[in-house]
Amino acid sequence: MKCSLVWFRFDLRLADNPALTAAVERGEPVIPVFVWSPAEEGKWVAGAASRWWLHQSLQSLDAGLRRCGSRLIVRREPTLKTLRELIVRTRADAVFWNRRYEPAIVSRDQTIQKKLQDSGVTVHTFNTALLFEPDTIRTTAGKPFQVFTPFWRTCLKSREPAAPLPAPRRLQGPKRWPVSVPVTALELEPEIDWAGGLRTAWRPGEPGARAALRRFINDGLCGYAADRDRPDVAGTSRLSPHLHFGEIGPRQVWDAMRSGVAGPYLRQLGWREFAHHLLVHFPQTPDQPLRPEYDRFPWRDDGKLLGVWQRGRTGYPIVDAGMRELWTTGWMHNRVRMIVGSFLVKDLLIPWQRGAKWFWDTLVDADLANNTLGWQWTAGCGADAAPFFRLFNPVGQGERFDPEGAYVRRWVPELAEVPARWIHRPWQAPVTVLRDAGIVLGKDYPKPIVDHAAARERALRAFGRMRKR
DNA sequence: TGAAATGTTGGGGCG
DNA sequence: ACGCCCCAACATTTC
Repeated sequence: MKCSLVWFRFDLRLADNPALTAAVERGEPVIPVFVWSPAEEGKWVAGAASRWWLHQSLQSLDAGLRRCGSRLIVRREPTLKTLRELIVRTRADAVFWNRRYEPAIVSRDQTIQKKLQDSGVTVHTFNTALLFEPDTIRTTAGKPFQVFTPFWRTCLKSREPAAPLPAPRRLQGPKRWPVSVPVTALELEPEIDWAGGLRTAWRPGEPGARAALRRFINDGLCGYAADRDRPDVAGTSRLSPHLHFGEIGPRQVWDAMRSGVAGPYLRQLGWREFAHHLLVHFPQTPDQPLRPEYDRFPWRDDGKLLGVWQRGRTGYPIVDAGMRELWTTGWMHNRVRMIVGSFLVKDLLIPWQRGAKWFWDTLVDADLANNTLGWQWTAGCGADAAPFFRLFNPVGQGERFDPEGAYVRRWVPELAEVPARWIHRPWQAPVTVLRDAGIVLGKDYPKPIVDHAAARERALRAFGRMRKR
């Protein structure tokens, strides 16, 4: 008897999973497989927060498969060897998977596909991570886009994304299941349990993803355009980690949002598409600025200041609130990501790659395409990026987008009693105000590590020097 | 998906 | 009634 392997990666769901559906439709028994392969991911191995999420998501996927009469076979790398061994043991003659777009993974997968085909196994790959396949979107000159708006306009003019596929109801298993290790054997969870904040904030897995989408469509979508920039209001979808791990697919989101008010949100999905488009066409950008002149930028790679930023001790409340939200929950509001990013790159002149690395390790939604786009945008060195001289004022941004200071109070509790008028600039508050709030600056909460006005001038001078050289 | 500096306009107080 | 100044509000330029 023949059978089909379905190799799960960042598509940890049963619904709208074309690889799984195609395998089921083939009619032979289906063996779902996950292979943990950190050494094959190149420089960008899942960080600690992502590994925590992956652990939960794999268990959820296994539970979902068991409800369909199946189960998840979990193994460790090397992937090709593992797949071959499973093929021999189960007499599988076809392997199905959904494509990934990270440069190291693309080349690994091509090798695996070729070697499997050379040994007589059929390979079927699918796109389910993106609404539009990166190769199919081109300028009229046939080149990749480097500006978002024409890119997205071209996407919207091209063929409408396919309707999402239903989840299979039952999966036929083999007579004998191959050996699997328990998910815990992958040692994805931290040894010291620091993940309490993550557990409170998230419900990884396909059912949690679906619930998050429902909640957003019912409560959030109408106010999205108005609230999406407000970290003190739960105005965003919080779908990013679910999308990254493929617990829900962009087609499902697209399909669920056919109402007219969805435009501004779907545009954000457009940025996700654009990020993957750029990563595919400019594979060096996770490490290298797209605009090469930024290699000559006079950065100040100060490890001590980097540590202060990472721990949320800069003395700028909106920056510190963001960094602590990230550390506690594995996530940060996008507006605040731009603010802390601008602060690291422009106020501290620390290379954007340090920020990207920190986000990579601490975000549950760490995604190579999105993270790369975000940091190159912030640093001004990417495609369609914010110009370098567009500096965020951390006080002004705080007052504009967290006017009552509720976001700061939540994540920087030592400032909880500071009145709204001073909460984004406590160093300017009268001594009596600070005394009444029960804090001593420099002791309970740091004084600003740099003076923003001076830092701004310094950044503009550095930018000028880069351009002159 | 910036912010500061600089320029312009117009209303109102006041001699 | 008139001119002058001040300043807020808004627009434009610059980095």
